[in-house]
Amino acid sequence: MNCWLIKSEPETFSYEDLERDGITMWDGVRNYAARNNLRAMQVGDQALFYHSLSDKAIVGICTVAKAFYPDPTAEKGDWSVVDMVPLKRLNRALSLAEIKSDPKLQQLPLIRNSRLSVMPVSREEFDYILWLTETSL
DNA sequence: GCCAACGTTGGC
DNA sequence: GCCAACGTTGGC
Repeated sequence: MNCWLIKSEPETFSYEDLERDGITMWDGVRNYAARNNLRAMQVGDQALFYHSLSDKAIVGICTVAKAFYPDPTAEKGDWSVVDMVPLKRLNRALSLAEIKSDPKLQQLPLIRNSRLSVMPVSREEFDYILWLTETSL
């Protein structure tokens, strides 16, 4: 299993929306690096769900339910989507500020390239983030 | 193929 | 609202 981090503006599509819908087609990716990451996802891979802009925090985990297929919302170009289902909400949100201040998380593309919307996360980082959110501040 | 100009994303 | 970072476009 590989681990990922996906970003969404909560005003557009939040983790709560994903829980309500039960499954979602992760569409609209229009960046080649992000698309290639989408295409590398396999069924069962887990992804951290990050709220950008107004929230700026990792709030939950979702699971890849269907591997990549053509993005039906793309009018032109070679774009892909995957299907995601919610797995669980984190005990507490992990804020960007906390991520930035943690020496163990400095390698996250979230910090190094704030504009990438789909990125790989190492197993160590993934497990560490889960452990962090099981503990209180 | 290079690079300047422009557009978009997202943090602050 | 501003600006930095990055990606894309288009002229040469």
